[in-house]
Amino acid sequence: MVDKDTGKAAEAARPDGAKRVLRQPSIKDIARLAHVSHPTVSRALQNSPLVNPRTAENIRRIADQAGYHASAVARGLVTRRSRTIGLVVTTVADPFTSEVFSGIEQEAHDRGYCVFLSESNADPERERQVVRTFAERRVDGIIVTSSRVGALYLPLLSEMMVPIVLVNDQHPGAFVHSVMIRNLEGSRAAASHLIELGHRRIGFIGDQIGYQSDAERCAGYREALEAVGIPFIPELVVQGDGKPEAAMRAMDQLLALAHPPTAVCCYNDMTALGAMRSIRLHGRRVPEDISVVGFDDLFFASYTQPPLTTVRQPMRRMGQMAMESLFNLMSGDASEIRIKVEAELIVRESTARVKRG
Amino acid sequence: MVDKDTGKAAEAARPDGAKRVLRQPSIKDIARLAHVSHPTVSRALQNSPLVNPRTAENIRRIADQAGYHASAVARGLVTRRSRTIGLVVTTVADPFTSEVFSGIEQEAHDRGYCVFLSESNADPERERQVVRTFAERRVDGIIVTSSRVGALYLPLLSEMMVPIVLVNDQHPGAFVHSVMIRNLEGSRAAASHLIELGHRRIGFIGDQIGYQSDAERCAGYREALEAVGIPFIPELVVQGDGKPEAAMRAMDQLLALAHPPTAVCCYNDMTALGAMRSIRLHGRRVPEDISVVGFDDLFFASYTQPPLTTVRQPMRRMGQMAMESLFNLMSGDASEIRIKVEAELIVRESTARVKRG
DNA sequence: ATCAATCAAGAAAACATGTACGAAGCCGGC
DNA sequence: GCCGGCTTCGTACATGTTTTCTTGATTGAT
Repeated sequence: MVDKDTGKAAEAARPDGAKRVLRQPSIKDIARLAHVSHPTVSRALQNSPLVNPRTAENIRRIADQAGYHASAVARGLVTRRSRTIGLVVTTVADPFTSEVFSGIEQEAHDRGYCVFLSESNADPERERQVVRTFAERRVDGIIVTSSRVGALYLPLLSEMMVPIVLVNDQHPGAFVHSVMIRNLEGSRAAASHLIELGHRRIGFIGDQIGYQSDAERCAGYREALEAVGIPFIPELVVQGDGKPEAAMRAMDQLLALAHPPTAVCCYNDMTALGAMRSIRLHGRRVPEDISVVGFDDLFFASYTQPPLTTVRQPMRRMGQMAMESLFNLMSGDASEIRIKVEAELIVRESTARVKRG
Repeated sequence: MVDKDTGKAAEAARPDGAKRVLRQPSIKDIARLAHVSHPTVSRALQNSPLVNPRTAENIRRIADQAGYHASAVARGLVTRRSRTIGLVVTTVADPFTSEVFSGIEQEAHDRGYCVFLSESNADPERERQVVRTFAERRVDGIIVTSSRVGALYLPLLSEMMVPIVLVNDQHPGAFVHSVMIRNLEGSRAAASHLIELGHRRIGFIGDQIGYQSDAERCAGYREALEAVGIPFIPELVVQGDGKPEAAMRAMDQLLALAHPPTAVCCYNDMTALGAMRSIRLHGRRVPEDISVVGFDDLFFASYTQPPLTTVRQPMRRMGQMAMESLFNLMSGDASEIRIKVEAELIVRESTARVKRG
């Protein structure tokens, strides 16, 4: 009788019949193999005290040996939690987002969460699609970096009933939960640094117009100038798009001026990369002829020639903070989260005293 | 009577009672609202011809207005497909993986798939964990980049019964499905380029020992030397770890030799970044004193000073190919996939004729 | 020896969806 | 008028878990 039972059970768990040739073992298969009911298997696998230690151990052994992995999708259906979060970024090609992701993923993994990553490519329509698929997949929470359509998330929030936190939101701060870098202070520190080095004619290469962080960083630059009475000259601020290519053209513009700047504040390090290349292509040197300062402190900032003076964002840490905040929100904490993180000026060798006073 | 019905249905869909305060509407809620059964709603939403166009339209309108999103988790339970794939990378901090991911995600998104991204940090134990959680979440397929534990996936493959494709696998090619760059040919082209420029004493800065692509790239370098009768000198090959920091130390080593090389082949662009910095720190110039060539052609390669000569990997494309291959496998195609993609030498300005020939 | 109490495990329901099957209703043909 | 077929929809079941409720068995106390 025992032989017959085990025989039947084994066949049921790994049926060799033509009917259902491939299927991962289910909890019922394990139950049959262990001669118990499937709720008992469930309890045994989550170390419930409601099951005899000996049978529990036996069940665990059998499950392990059968290569059983409890289905998170079935579990999610009943528990109403997927232990999954969604992250939407404009593009992961920018090292900034990579770093933020890395912080998020580490924190999520440590707590047994998995993260969906999707790119929006700065296309609002696609961003909408992505969030919709996240909604269908019943993610427990959402993090969005550098979104331009922050406003989109207000109605979605109530409709999906899922917490959302924004990192460096580009939408004029209507949204509730966010972790943001202190753009203004950081940028002001960068410009002040240039001023201390004797520069009076300082350019600014921004991001596309309308972005929140572009506006704030430009405001910081402007505040620094005004603090020491240097007039703000509109033609010294030009637009890029946060990438080196456009930054080159922007810098070309500045260099074509009758009186080009002796220093430039760049929206970010990618922009600085393009600016420095443009400067060299025009036969000028960094920092001897023109000083350059970036923003972000990406990994390559120490390895450019010359190494880049920049404003550091603790990107990994910001990702972690966003994830921690999301965990708080997911566990029912209703308080508003608006974290502002300090930016730190890192002086390297792309900035120097202005040439002739 | 009609009033009563709609009243009841509305209350059921958005219950204001204290009992179940927050819950996304289910298909049954929509069914009640539309005065049909829930299978009819299901059919209407997937445009089944089995439902009257007028009722279908009505159902879609009601569902839309109720903010209904069909639960992918419940659907996944019955269809046995999650429309989800898992990607495990060592780290997303390396721009190489970012680009590969981008290609994968685009392709996946276009077909309605979502992708889980997890970092292994080159820790085999963590890689195991990640794959285990992917198994629990019932992903339809898995892609792994630069895995060092390729062998791990053979038993897992049969256990999970899910297709797996490896990108640039670091394990001596035991695994079935893969897309790989032609390391040997690419590296040989790089070294040959240096030889054509008159270099005879050429160094090689590799990755950690034991990596497949390190071995292959080193072999390519060696083949190029031997093809023209240049003796292979062991002390000219040193180890890095694929990152700039270690590459600096490796380059320091080469520069400390009695006869330092006049050119170096680097395992990848990140390594080249460190090598170039080391060279400058030693008061030498690139390429006047020492030529440098990288591998990958990351975004910053055009923006280093001087712009980096390197071997291009079509990273985005490789990601797309991996995803396409995975789709083929998931749709039941059993044929073995072993794609080798061509590497292309990109000559920029970090390489020049040797000084005194 | 009987009863309450404790422990272990099973039965059933619930989660939200897809699908096979069958049953109305309606039409045309005989 | 009855039958067969088509359209349209509802009923019933399946998917793999967790959880609540219940039951059976064992123990200890009186």
